Amino acid sequence: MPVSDRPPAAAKTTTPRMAQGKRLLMDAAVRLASRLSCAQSVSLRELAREAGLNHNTFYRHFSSQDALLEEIVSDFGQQLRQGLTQARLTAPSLMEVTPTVVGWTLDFALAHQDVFTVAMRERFGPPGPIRHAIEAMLQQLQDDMLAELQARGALPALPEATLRPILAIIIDQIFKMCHEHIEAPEHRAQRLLDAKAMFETLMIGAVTRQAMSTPAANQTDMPPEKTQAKRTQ
Amino acid sequence: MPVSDRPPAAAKTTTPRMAQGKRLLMDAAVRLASRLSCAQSVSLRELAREAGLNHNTFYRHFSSQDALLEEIVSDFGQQLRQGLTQARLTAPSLMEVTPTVVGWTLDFALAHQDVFTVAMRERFGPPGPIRHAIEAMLQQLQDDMLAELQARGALPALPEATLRPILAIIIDQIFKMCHEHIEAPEHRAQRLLDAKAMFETLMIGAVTRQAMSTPAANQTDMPPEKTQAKRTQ
DNA sequence: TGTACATCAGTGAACGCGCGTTCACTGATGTAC
DNA sequence: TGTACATCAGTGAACGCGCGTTCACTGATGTAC
Repeated sequence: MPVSDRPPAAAKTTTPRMAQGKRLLMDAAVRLASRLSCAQSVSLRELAREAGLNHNTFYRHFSSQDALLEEIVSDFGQQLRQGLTQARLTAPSLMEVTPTVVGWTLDFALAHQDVFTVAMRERFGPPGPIRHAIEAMLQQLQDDMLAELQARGALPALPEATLRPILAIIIDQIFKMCHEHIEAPEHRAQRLLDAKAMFETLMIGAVTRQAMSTPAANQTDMPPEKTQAKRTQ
Repeated sequence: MPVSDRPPAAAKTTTPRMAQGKRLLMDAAVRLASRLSCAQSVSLRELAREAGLNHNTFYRHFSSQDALLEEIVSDFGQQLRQGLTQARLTAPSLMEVTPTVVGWTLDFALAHQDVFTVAMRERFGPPGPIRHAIEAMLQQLQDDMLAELQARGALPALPEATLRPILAIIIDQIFKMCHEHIEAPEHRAQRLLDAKAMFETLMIGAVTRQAMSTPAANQTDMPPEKTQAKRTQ
């Protein structure tokens, strides 16, 4: 018995008029996968049951489980990127960029626990389309972060080759923090402080380390030969 | 047809005289799980087939899949801890501690690809005995690292509460590096440099950040009231 | 040293069940004229 | 505006298969006396 209510004008995603069943299947997949050990072990029958559909409807919308998961990840990535860009812009002052952005991220993770959990797990899964989609998303997050924080003047003047590995660490750690936050959301304030400390430690460390290796252009007037000795090993 | 060769006097693990079939099952499980999306999706029949045993032999040695995985993780953790402790002691000089330890870890990861891969995946799996075993192992690694690096004088004089989050980041990143190394082992030298840069950035950052927040005891003679302003936000 | 017995590792048949996938079908929606 | 037809979302029966688990069994190893 096909249901004939029109789907709401704008669904959760940007895709125009996504079929109702498709949306139901994607949501059900995320819900189930977050409870299981991995997304691939959700059975098609179980999925259809969770979505309230016939077990064959899956084949109408997806060619494989991987295709389903890929679409879930790309949807999730779009929302995350947009939200982060917005959060970076709305931070009232430079000092509040980190708390604002991390705060928004923690809240977003809590509001989208299931898909966050799934993404966290699949990230280290076997190489394939899903892992690739997650890695592409993380790379985009890093690109956005670099460009937008630089635009706000929130990053020290360091070469991109120095900044990128640091941003990668920050992204990794914030994701891990989100994962912990989902399981224990009562320490939100402490997490914001921890994130700020991590951000500062890395940035101050990178700036100081650069100053130590090329001090000629900076505050000291030690001859460069002497200070270069510090760089050995 | 029971095989009657005696098992080698000392098996891969410390457990005295582990039954041959048990060893075969544990090795097979690691091999299979590393190929699949997650350890839990290895079927008992598949496992027995891979181990070359009857599908019922599993029940002779393990009460559940979780029990099997727990034993695998604890075995792995023991080897990793011992090797790391050894590597820290054998580093010829202070400057070479990081390259020695990270180098040993990368080689170990490569030599134990499968179990490394499985541990990496299960770490963010659903809460339960396996994840707990992995978290306990990581905590022990952090404890060892703190105690042994401090004993060698390889850490700056910072409070434990400052050092521990930094060690956690380093452990996370080295694990991630091992994961990448398994898939692209040709960049070993670069990885050692990257690890050293990360270690230095974090340590220098932590020391500098502390110096900035409590400068009274240090090089400047600014009145503390003034410098404390730097700590706000 | 020999014997009797318990324990242990491994075997093979049998069971009922949920699974993925196929097929032919229904009814609603969209489009060409 | 109406009609005819194609496309699309969803249905339900049927299939063969691999699965986890149980059971009663075999033969080797270890131990008490």
